[in-house]
Amino acid sequence: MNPVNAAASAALSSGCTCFKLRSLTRRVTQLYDQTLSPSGLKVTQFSVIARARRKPGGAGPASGPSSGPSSGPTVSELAGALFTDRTTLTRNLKPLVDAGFIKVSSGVDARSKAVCVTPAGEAAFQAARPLWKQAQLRMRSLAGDDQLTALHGLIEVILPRIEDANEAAA
Amino acid sequence: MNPVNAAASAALSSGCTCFKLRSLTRRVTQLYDQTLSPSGLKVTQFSVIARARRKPGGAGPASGPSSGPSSGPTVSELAGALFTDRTTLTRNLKPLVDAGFIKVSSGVDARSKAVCVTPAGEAAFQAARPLWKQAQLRMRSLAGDDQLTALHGLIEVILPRIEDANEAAA
DNA sequence: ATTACACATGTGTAGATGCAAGTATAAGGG
DNA sequence: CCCTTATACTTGCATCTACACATGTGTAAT
Repeated sequence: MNPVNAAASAALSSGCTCFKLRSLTRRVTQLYDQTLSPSGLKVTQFSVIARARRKPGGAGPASGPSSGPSSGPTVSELAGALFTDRTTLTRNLKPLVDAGFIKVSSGVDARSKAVCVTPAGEAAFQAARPLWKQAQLRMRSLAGDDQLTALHGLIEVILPRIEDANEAAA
Repeated sequence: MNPVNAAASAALSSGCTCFKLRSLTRRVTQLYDQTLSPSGLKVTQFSVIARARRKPGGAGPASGPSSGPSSGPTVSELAGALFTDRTTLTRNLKPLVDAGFIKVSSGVDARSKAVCVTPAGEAAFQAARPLWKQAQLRMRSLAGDDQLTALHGLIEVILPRIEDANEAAA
């Protein structure tokens, strides 16, 4: 085996990137879910509400019954912001709607639907937020300041490239 | 706000580590699954077979109830090696058993069971391996050599710490 | 032998994930 | 007005994930 092949083998022998990422993500998710458990929200649900909150509307005071509370993001917009498949978000919304934390109403366009956080959802989010911060701090103390920062940086760089690659393939 | 609090806020404002990790992992998993699709294996299944192929005892510490000479690892051993919940592995084995790629037989101890890769499973693995290498190379070219190496290094460091934390909590 | 505890695994329930296919609506061309 | 195409969302299917609980088994103390 020549040096070039040896180097390539060494690089690959470092293990499956996908497996390692999945392993770490499972454990980290466990950590967050366990910390969030008193709030009744899982980290996935927390992320959905957190993102849906950012678009206005939701729990706003009655500003006119004319067009209804149509100011949340659409399902597709929200899915894009969460880097999830549209159909996955549809499923993930169901337990939140059942719990009364999210309301899905018809948008201006009869095709699209607006995702709004209800007052109960906002309350659940506020209750979960300190727990989430606690999980963030726990994660930071376990990983170490520099390493966590480095991890965030790597994700910020790599994720868009995978996104672009998937777009190009589609 | 004093400088310390400002720094802490800035650190936290960088976003939810769990969310970012999950986002990246979803996309990377998609990349691997799509590349592996001609083989009929998903990356999770590929990982299960790849690990079960390594016959028991040899590499691992002699601590666990290492099963018989010719059989595979036990369900718990395999779950530990894969960083998955034991019950999750039970579910994940089912489609592989149904496909004839894995055989679960009784171990020496009537309690434990041995997970073995069948000849069909070995064939499927061999068919998938070049596709997996292709996905690895694609991943490396997208992330960049140095960044992928850095990512692997971070995971190697952080994952054990989360593991230890979970052990200590249990 | 009985009891008690530790160990190995499976099941019920519930959620997360995404591909293929289906339904409904909007927009544009004839 | 009808037809075609693009858009937005949902459903069927399969898999992945894990906590709480249940079952069966080995081992040691009484």
